[in-house]
Amino acid sequence: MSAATVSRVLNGARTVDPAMVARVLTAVRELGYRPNAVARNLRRSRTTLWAVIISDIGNPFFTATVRGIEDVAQQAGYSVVLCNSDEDPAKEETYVAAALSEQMAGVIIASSGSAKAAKSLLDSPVPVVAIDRQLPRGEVDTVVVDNEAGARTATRHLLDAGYRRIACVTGPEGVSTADLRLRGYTAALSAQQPPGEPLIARTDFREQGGYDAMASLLSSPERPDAVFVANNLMTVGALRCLADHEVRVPGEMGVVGFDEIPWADLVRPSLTTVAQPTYELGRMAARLLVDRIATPAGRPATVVLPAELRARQSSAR
Amino acid sequence: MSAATVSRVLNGARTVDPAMVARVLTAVRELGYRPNAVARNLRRSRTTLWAVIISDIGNPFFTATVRGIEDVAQQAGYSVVLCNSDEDPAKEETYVAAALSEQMAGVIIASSGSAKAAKSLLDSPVPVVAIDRQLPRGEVDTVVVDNEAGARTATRHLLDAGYRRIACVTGPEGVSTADLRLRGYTAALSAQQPPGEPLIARTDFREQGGYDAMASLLSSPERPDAVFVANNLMTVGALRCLADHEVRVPGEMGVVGFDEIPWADLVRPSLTTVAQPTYELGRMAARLLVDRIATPAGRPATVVLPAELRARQSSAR
DNA sequence: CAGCTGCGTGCAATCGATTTCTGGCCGAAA
DNA sequence: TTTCGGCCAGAAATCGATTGCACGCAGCTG
Repeated sequence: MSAATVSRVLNGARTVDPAMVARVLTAVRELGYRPNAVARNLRRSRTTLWAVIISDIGNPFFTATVRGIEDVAQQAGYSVVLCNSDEDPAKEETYVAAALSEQMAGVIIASSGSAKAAKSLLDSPVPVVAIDRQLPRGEVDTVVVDNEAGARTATRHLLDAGYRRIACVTGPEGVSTADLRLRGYTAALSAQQPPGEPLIARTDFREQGGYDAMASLLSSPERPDAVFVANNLMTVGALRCLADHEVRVPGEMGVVGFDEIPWADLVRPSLTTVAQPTYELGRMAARLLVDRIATPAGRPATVVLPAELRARQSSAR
Repeated sequence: MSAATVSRVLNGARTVDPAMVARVLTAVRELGYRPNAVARNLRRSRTTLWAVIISDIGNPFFTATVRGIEDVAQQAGYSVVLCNSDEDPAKEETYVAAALSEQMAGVIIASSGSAKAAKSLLDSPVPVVAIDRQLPRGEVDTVVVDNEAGARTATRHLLDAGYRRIACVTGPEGVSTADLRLRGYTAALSAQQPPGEPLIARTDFREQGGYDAMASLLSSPERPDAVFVANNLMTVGALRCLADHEVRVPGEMGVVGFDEIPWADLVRPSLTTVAQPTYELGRMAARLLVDRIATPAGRPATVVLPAELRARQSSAR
């Protein structure tokens, strides 16, 4: 029989004789035949793969988000391939280029800030959803949490607890989460009477960065009595630094971290965090992508999810 | 000019006139031309993608391993796409099928135990490396740690610390890491004079499983005074259970967990673990895969890396 | 019984890049 | 001047599956 018939059987065309269908299926089973997806993709000029490009695979925030994406993707018939840019714009560009060359059906990206990668995506026809962070100059579907409000709440919480000299450790300039969380922090300070004076340390979004930033805050002339750390990995670094310097938390230093940490309630003192609805964020992003694939045109949506303060011991003076 | 010429330029053939090369390159830049990798892969019948199939993306062990894989892959000119089976054999089978259909250049897999997925891989010509866990009935390159020795050391460490009634929480039967770690535990017990009596709880390799297993151990008539937990996520669950039941660690219950945890030294009491060389494990697996792609035939290698006890407070009576 | 409809199958074009083959042109050697 | 290589560019085949089109056959209608 012809390849055409086999193809029709395997793709569920109903114009095939049932006897023929049976013959094809047994032959497929016996031969262990597996259609070549590369050829299929070429002919159909579409694929069933999504590229999910995240900036740190070691960050529980992203892994939880990916779970949400995966669950929706599976249901919609897509497979998710995960790409870890490790906050490295060059790696991000490599992965974006691969995703475009491979004609992926869609891309979900937490940008590490590469304008070049963003431009490639925007210039291409591939549907894109940005998560966690705004895509540089990108008019695309976006799912983020309300970073500014979350940071404001966290900072106000420290003020309410009686801390007076509150520092902020945040991420790289130009990364939207870093900038917005900083803005929320400063907003909370200046809402005070009298306005609090900001004390800011910028670093990368990684553990070592948090450690170093905390160390420099500790040795600064205006040593703070509390710190708001704008991401979970930096918070771990800060905590480690405080432990190394034998600074008592929360007695000598109140701590609130952005992003929930799976073991926040297991450490002593337990850690106050600003929790994000990670799984829901992933689901939402995946749903937007499904919609965008169905309807390529149309105004991009931006979904803002709430962040929620989880007050624990590290911020209780 | 013809497509053939463009192809030659882009693939670095040296039989092209320099003037022509320049024309092609400027045209490529101006048009934003990007070769269709799907078509290229079809024609060449090979790709530059590796599928890395892991069983839990939320487990720091795997994410650290992936980092090692990625670094070697990038250097060798491959891109890594990560697939998360979430310990679900059905998902694993889906991803294996996708990897084979997509003609991936190689597969690195931490099996969740699906015999079907293993068979598909073994029947196919695609180069495979198993990590962390043996592939069911699979004669393939494998990188593991010395699970039995690690478990034996951990158990002996508890015995040496003076604990007398030591339980083991391990993973599903048939998953090699679960079985070997259990074997190391029983070996250490029976090496005692008089031999210790094993007390075993089997569950899945997840946090909730660890919690439940610990809870049942606590209420057992032969309540243990120490526990060896065979994986990091289950250890977290066990710790949470102990905290909920207000069991003092290490006073009332000594704890050692297999797998390092990034914050093992931040919790109080800090956690004794059996650390694995995760990054190195990933690098090794990737190197084996590169070799296997170059030399498809030949006897599969098995690399066993050492695990190392990190004694901290949770096991100090 | 001619003609029409519809079903099931095969033929052949197609996707876009790579690669082998072919041929034109030029220079060098006889 | 002729012939032979060598070099370079284009023509065409190729990868494997999908899909529009055509054809043959059966059943039905007028």
